[in-house]
Amino acid sequence: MKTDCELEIYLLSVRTAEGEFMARYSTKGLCGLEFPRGAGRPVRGVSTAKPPLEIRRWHSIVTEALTLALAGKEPTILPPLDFSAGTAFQQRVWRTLRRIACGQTWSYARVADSIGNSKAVRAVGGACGANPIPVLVPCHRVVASTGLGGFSGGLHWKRTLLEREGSLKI
DNA sequence: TAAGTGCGTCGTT
DNA sequence: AACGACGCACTTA
Repeated sequence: MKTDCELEIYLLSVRTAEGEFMARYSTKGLCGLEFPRGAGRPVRGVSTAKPPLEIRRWHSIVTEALTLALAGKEPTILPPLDFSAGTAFQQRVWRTLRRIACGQTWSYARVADSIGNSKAVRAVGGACGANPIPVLVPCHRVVASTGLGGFSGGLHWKRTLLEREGSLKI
């Protein structure tokens, strides 16, 4: 028996030089992207049904975009992003992240300023950590005033991505 | 300088 | 009520 949640969600893999990412789609757009899994953690709940045409189109766009992003380049287009699972605050943060250009980094404080809540610095960190679409929604471009800061997907990803974008000296 | 500590702040669980 | 992907002021060495 499928849950209500699974019904409208498609989980499709994106093969890259870095491994197999998993992209989640709702009827509204891309709603999740997962870093490649370790061998011990197989992906569960992959739907066997062929996705609707619209989602297949989104997926080809995502595949191209992810390839570019992993090469340190800015994807030209993205499919619609479905942020609806986030709180209002998180959505505000995630939207702001998209304004950070490739090759730039912002501090958590700057993101907080930018959403008009300069004191919510730490909460911004929380929202970044909850970003459901890493890489394409560039939470890795937000760094601490003292250095890199953290990264939920594993700090090595943050380093790698920033290095490829030229934001970090190797 | 560099490294370490304490505390304010705010959204989330 | 407790916890962070923070920032800043303020010690120490």
